[in-house]
Amino acid sequence: MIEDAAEIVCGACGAVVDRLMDSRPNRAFTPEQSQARARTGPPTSVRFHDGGMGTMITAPRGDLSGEKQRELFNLRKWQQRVRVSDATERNLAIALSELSKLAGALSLPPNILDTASVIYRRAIKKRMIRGRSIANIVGASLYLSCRQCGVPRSLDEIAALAMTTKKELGRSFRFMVRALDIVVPPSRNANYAAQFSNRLAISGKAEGIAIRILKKAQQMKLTSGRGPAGIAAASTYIATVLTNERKTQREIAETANVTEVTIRNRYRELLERLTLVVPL
DNA sequence: AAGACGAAAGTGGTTGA
DNA sequence: TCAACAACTTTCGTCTT
Repeated sequence: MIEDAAEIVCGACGAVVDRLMDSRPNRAFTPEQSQARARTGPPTSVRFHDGGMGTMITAPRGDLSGEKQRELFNLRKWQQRVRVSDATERNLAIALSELSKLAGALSLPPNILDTASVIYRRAIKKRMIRGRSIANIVGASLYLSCRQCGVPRSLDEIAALAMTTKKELGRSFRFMVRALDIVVPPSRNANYAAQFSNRLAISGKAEGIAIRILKKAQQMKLTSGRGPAGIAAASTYIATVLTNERKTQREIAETANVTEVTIRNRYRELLERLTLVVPL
């Protein structure tokens, strides 16, 4: 674990594990406490290029001596230079705000956003942005973050909102994995199954069965090399059949963003290799 | 008539010489 | 740079409910 400002970051994968600083406002019950506990501004965060420190030195007003005024003027000038005039800083500021827009649009929780922010910072530090567009690096950071945290989001979904293509996003993603040598866990397809079950409004029982099927499939090495969505969709389909909550292949195919044929192929493989002991 | 099934050809991307 | 390759899609005809 490495402590990075206000977040605890996993050194191996870059995931933001926890925050050191409390994000709740300090409570104060008496005037004395309010003096002692006062804190100006929100806690710091990797999400902002300056750590969330909004400090600005304002323009000097007229009631100061000439000397003081000049001094303040210089301070202000330097702070602005340090703050955003540096090209890298400006890039970071723009990118991080893009990142949080994206994460919002995909309704991803804050820890995903934080992890992605950390990844993005590492990318910048390694000067990896040459040629590549901000949209791609931002998207790839977010995708990486999702993978690490086991949140099922596809390249397609992110590419659509990040104003880029699946192809380019995928390329940036692979590039970043290599350059930052991040360990990316394989997609947890159980999470996909859970997501599909939610979207299809399927019972918890069926969802459980789907996940059990997936586990079995994984043990039997039926999952390697296959798209996680397809297998999860097939398992979900089997589960709905077993529990008499049958959904059409078309319905499942649509929510899973794969075709019926792919579902059928996975489904067939699963039936062939899995002796389904059906505990109803 | 709608859904399930599967064969065959096509697509876009990776890999390795 | 090119060909082989794997995963997946598209399309379409046939069977099942």
